[in-house]
Amino acid sequence: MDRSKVMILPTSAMELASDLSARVTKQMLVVAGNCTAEFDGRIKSHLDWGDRILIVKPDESIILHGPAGIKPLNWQLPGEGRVNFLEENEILILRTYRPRTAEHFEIRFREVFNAWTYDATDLAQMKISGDESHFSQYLSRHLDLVEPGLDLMFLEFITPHGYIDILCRDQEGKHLVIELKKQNATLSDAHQLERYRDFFLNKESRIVRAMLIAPSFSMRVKQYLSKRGLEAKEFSWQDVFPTLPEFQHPTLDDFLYKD
Amino acid sequence: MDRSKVMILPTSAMELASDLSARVTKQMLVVAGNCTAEFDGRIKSHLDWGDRILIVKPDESIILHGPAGIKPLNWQLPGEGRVNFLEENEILILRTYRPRTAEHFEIRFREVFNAWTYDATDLAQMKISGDESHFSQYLSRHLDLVEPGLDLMFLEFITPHGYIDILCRDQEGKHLVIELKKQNATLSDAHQLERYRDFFLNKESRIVRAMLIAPSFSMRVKQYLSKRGLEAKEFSWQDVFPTLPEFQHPTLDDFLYKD
DNA sequence: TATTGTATTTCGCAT
DNA sequence: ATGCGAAGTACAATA
Repeated sequence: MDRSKVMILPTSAMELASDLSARVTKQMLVVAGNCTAEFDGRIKSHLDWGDRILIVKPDESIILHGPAGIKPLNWQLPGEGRVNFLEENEILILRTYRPRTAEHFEIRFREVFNAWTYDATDLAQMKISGDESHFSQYLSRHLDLVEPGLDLMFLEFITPHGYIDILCRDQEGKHLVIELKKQNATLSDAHQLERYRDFFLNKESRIVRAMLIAPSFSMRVKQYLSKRGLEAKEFSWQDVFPTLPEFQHPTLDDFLYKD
Repeated sequence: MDRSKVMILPTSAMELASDLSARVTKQMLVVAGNCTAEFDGRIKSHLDWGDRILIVKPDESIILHGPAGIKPLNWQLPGEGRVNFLEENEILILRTYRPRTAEHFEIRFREVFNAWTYDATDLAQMKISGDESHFSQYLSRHLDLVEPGLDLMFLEFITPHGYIDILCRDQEGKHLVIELKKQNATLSDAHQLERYRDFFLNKESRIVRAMLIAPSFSMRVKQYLSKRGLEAKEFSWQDVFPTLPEFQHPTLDDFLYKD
């Protein structure tokens, strides 16, 4: 336990402007204080004085957080614009300009509570399981969970209208298009499914079933689907998707081929 | 310039667990160090050891950032689960459980570089102009920018298929449905527009024009539209939308009724 | 509370 | 580079 990585900076605007300028793109920068923020680009935003915390990463991404909520108040994507620190009338200013999008971003601190920098290395890669692609791969190997007698034809079947999650054949030999959603089904999802179905109707003059699988459906979506002969299947992903009681750094294969 | 708001904490796991526990939900907490993170809920994620910065806000939102990129590695939404700090074998642990979604979140620090807390008040409200709703309201008052002789009929016209951004009448008296997008048009947008048009065809047996306005269209979307008699209008929002050279805290009215 | 739609969406992946 | 769809999307507005 040591602080060797951390450099606590003086909080005067002039010193900070110089210290931060020397460290930007090299270290993580953290500044807490009272500031305003202006963004002018795809949108215009103005934020009056308030207590916030600023993080500037070595890749020049910028994140400004207030005391509530999970989304930053303002931000900048990595590599979008060079970060400049300067001082004017005791105000510490962070200013960027993004050439690509012609956007300006400026943060002005009239008071700094705490400022420090540190070196950070993080080689770890996030391991994730349970996203939509896992869901569809799992379900494609357990089609009996959808209905008995289904035979898988294609995963990620390509059409001019996009990718069909699962294409299979039912007990009567009819094609079945399955569109999977991990979240509540939306009208847009229903339209997507409809496009896929219509693709087969138009291009192959073939009658196909089409089914939207999602954890829940609003009334409006249900009606839209049923009115067009599209099927809706409520499928609580949490109930069906296998839960690993302890996280064991599973690979995708572990995940898919485990029973 | 003072640090009166800031409390620098000792970095030993045991002391931190106690200090942070005492301050959580009361102050902003900031901890930088080397940690792992596990999330088990809607998805499972595992993150191996790495240098990261943790922010815990008084509303119990949690944000964990690595040294790159703008999105947090892991997070927790405000009010979703009580935040607990504890110490085990010199490891500082943040642990939450969310009853509502049955989700677990755990961060383990084996080393803490810097830890501190502060009081933050931020009463400012973000003032934004230039989002989609401003765009549509502005355009509804300047329909000549779309084509000459248009008369506004409805803004946000409700149909069973959703809201039509702008409904107007053209020089020949035909209805024109306008769907606006601030970003590139997608197939889903085109399909949405098609359904609005079909709504009028089916329900009112009325021929209507339908136009998708967006800054850009992919070839696929263009073809989809033209094949169905739907119109595409490229409309660089940045060129047309009035730019306020200095941000003057405009109200929506200032914005709309200003010439 | 549930639903709906926007977002400076961001991000990854495939073409 | 561009296009496309998912996201532990988050978030606000609305019914």
